Amino acid sequence: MLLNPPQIEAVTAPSKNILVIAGAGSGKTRVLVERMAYLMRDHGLSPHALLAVTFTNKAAREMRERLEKAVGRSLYSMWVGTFHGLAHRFLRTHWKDAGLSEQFLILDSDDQNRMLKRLIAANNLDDAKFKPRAVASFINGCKDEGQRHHHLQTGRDYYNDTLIHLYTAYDEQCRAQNLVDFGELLFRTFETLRDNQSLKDHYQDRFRHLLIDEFQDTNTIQYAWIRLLASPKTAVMAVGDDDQSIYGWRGAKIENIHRFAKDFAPISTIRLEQNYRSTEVILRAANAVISNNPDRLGKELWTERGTGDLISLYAAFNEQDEARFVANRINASIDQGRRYSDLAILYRSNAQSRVLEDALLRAAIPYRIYGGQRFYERLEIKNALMYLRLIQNRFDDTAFERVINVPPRGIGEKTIDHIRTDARDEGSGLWEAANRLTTADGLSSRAKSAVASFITLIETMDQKALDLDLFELARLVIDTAGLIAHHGSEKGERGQTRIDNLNELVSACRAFEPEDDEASVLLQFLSQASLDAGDTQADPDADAVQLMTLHSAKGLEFQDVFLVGAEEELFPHRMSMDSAGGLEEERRLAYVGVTRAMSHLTVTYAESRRLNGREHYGILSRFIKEIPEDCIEEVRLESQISRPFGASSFGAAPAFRPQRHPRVKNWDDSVDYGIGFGIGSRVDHGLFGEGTVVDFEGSGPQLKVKVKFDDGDAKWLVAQYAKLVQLG
DNA sequence: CGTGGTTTACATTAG
DNA sequence: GTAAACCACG
Repeated sequence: MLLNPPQIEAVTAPSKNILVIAGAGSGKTRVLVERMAYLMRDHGLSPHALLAVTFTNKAAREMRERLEKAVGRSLYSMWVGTFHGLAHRFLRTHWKDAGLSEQFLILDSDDQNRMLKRLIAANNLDDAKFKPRAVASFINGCKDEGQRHHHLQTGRDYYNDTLIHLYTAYDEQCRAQNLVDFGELLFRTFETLRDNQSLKDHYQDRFRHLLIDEFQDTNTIQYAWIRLLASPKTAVMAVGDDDQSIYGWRGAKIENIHRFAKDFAPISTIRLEQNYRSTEVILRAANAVISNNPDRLGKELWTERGTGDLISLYAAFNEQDEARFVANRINASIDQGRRYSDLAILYRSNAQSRVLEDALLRAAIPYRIYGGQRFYERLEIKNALMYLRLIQNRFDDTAFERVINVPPRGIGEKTIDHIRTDARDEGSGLWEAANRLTTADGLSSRAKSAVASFITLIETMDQKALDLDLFELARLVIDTAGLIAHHGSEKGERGQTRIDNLNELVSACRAFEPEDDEASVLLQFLSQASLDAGDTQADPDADAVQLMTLHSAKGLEFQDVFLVGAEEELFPHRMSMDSAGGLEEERRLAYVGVTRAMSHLTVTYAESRRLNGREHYGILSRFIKEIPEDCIEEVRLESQISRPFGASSFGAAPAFRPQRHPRVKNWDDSVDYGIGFGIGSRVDHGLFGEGTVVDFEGSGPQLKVKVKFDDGDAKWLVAQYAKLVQLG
């Protein structure tokens, strides 16, 4: 396909700073790739002179692959990757300048929480008042904003001072244990570049072009990082879409788009508004939803692809029904010639995937899940990795605590406490303390010998490691440490799954290709395991339905998309409602979701859903209500009959999902009728008392509701007259 | 004192 | 539904 005029303008623009405002599906990845290929081909620039950065591993991989295809050669050493990936690469190379140990390892959020938990306990703080997660988010927030503990103002209040104290202590621990968390990767890279003139000169000189994808998702430190790398001679191309900013919770600042125009002046702005992906119906829906957000840069997508199918809306009884419906629809699509890989199921939170998986499994539909419980974060994998970490780095207390008694080897809480206390008293790491205690007094002889044999186990494996390939070492660890036996003995299918995963880990080690021939392969593998979700594990090319969160779907496209769980409280998510701008961000997420679909979008929601172990009664997401009604048709599963959405008499009748008014804004007029009544709703009737809705039929004035009252009587009531009041 | 079974609190989104 | 916390037992 040929490029359109604004795309050509972006690709061949002169070497200066450019802001590309690119709507969903407007071919922005293509523009970035073509631009880089153009610079290499037509301007003879070396791949070394370019730096391209994105946010997700998947996007980075895709960009690299497309670029390699475009220029017809491997771009092995080119700086294309995620911010975290590139920062990591920088720190591995310049560890000395960054004040790190060569052996540093990455602390993921799980490890971070554990470390903070220990720290909170060690400081005799109440972990109900100082929740590890909250402290972690404070620390990460500071790092995102580029603030060290000494930048922070103390003396305001106890809570704040304690957080700052914990931040200080935490960074101290990280330093002592050669660990670097995700936020630190970015922050430390920034500081190292900032404070080291010759390094800065080197990189400013090297990179003639910086290309930043998803610019709207950059946070303060990432933005500062880009500014440092850009010299007056550097050309920066920032590509973004303010409507797709969905990482505010991670410190992303949409304002960076505005700041760019100022800080990198003079710039030229190019807008890409022609959408090549979706049908008119889908775009109209997306435009309508996003138009409810204030303060947009403003952008209307258009397409030449034609009207297209209506958006299907299915009101499921519960989440199982929702999953069955999706599975059914997938089979229908396949019958009509779609490939599985043309289809995607998108959801707001990872927890929703389980039920879907279940239904797909039952329907024998191949699928692939992205994200969620990451491979490298699974319990058994993490255990194995922690052994490897301890072999690599004896100072890693997180790893030490994790594996010292897994599998159980007679080292209980008391003994570990002993080691902890000794370590604190001597100001050493746990490993050294354990060594000391095997020869000192204080431990029972039983505990002593258990600790001694653990130390021997690690030392022996480390010695053998010298002559082993990575995968052989992994094999050795899971066998000799007894992980296979330990996890295998778990009851049910779980044991077998865990063994399978451990074997999978060995395969992953075997397949691992180190980037750097000089550095330790184990070190490189462990770093990769922290940075990469490991979701490339199973055959990425297999023809399978793609399951992922809305967040990880950004940048991707599919023929048919199923957007499931379109319910208030779930999407928009309840947790995001109380933060400033949270709802707007959720709406952008809805915009992202809708615009993933090329041909057909199916939206489903469940009237009843088990969430966090509790039954919830869902009402249709406001975002779906914001879609013009002539873009939607309501469908039912059994007969595959579809009806215009507004005229439906199926499913929840008007009292349950109030009738639509021609104008979207009027939707809420029906509120007093009780949005959210549904089967299972608790209601109060003036005469009969309280009860539960169990059935209904008819619509409009004819709507009848069957209520099972608490005294045991069930009655059919005409909703119009019954004056039911919803409870709870 | 350590282990294993049982109860209970807790649950977005990503690198 | 999961993993940490809890408790009774050996």
